Amino acid sequence: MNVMPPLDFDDHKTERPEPVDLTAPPCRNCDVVRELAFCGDLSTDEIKRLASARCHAQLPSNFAVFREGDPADHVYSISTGAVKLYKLMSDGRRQIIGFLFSGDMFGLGLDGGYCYTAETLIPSQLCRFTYRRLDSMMGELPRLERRMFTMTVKDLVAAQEQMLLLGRKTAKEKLATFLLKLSRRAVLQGLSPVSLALPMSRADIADYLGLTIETVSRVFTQLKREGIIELPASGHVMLTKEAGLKELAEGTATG
Amino acid sequence: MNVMPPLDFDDHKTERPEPVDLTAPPCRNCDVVRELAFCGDLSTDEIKRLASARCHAQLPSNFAVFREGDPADHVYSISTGAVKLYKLMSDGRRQIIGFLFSGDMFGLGLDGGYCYTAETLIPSQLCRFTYRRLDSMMGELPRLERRMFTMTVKDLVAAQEQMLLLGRKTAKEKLATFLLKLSRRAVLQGLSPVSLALPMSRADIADYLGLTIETVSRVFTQLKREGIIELPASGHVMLTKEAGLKELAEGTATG
DNA sequence: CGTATAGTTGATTAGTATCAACGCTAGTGG
DNA sequence: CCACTAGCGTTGATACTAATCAACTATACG
Repeated sequence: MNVMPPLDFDDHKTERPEPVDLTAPPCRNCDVVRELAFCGDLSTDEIKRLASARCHAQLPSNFAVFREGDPADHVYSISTGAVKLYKLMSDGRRQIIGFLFSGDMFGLGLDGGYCYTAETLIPSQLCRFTYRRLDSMMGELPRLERRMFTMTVKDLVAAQEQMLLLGRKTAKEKLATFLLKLSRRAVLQGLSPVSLALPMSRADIADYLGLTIETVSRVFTQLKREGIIELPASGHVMLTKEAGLKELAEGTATG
Repeated sequence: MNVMPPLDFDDHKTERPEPVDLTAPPCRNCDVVRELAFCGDLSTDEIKRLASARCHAQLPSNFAVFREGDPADHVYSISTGAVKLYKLMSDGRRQIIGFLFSGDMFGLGLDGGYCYTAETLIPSQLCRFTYRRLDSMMGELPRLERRMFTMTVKDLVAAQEQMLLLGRKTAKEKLATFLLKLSRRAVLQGLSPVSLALPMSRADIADYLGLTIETVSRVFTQLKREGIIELPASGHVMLTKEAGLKELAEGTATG
């Protein structure tokens, strides 16, 4: 866990006339990301206004963007990279709330501080807005607010799905569900649904699924033995029997 | 699980001039509920417009308002009563996503159907809006949209808190956290934080906390033996040592 | 008052955590 | 270029929490 000092977002530079190439995808993202991101269905003009309020930063791996309890003054969007969000208990137990990728937004919460820590998994380019400015812009750009609302509803639906996983699924079902979710996400990003990158460690996966490192490792090997996945290299999985994985995830597997 | 046919909301009657007493709290709720509900910070005029789109129904206990997968065409608000939301797996395993009370809203989801079943715990008066009308009204009443957005963010924060509970807390910590949450909610409603009504069954509590009925029962008796709670009658708890409960909930209890 | 349902308690089991050892991989420095 | 080290991941042995199975009790309802 890197506790690097500032490594500032280019906040201060927003006053200078920032070149905004409106023919290029906004937020320096590719089209796929724009499709997903919260600047998604805005008009060119609206994006121009939004762009004037944003600032970027290229952050290294394992960089804490903010911590649980920090004053919640910014909202973030991932241009490229991957981020994990987690909550800690006083004795160190950790629950990862979500893994986020290009186009995902984070940092919304109640007044009085972020309710989770956000940390990069890999070097990531983030884009951020002060909450104040975003708030006033939402008043002026209804489609922006609507978009953020819709994204929040999606997050909520995903969180409810995860509650079912955490409360009622077995270790094997949990891991199968997790891999399928990663696969679906990869498709959205235009990547292969079969050959997946796993930018997170076993410890991260364990803390996301409510398991221990050892159990995650054992289930990985079990799935490998059953020919459902392959582990070609560290940080990669291949889903060789997606159907089997789906049965496992839903708890309909025979045996 | 009552599968009563319609027991209609008064949808059809919305055309008749509905008497809207604007000096009285809207949605036939008390002030406390108005404070919490999503009509919360609207002006009198805005409430008038909103009221024209709503319809009510008084529903009995254990009534399924809608089921997971049903076309998601309405959004609901609880005037009085209590509702549980849950997801089912094909083999019957169930996860309760939330217990809702006066002022709470539910029914938002993705296109294509509700992602959970909603069922009353006790006789409840609900107030509902077609999604279509609410959607168009959000365009006209920015404060309505903002309010619903804010409530959704709160739901998301609560869901994240619940993930920590489901993934990382012990049975005792889970129950302690649950009781404290109920207590805080009671305070918001102007009720005692110590003497609580438990409108839900042990099975419901178990499915909310990711436990079995037996474990919930055992932990209740354990807490009773330790003098932390009392169980004066079925459907009621008294929190006799809130401090002890808080320590348990956070996992900071000694021993 | 009798029955059905909800809740409690006990005995045993199962799944996952914990503790421990070991292997692999990547980065470091000689 | 290769040995060394640190951290990550895997595997094994054992422990423990909560689930399961079963019996019993209390409560609500007709």
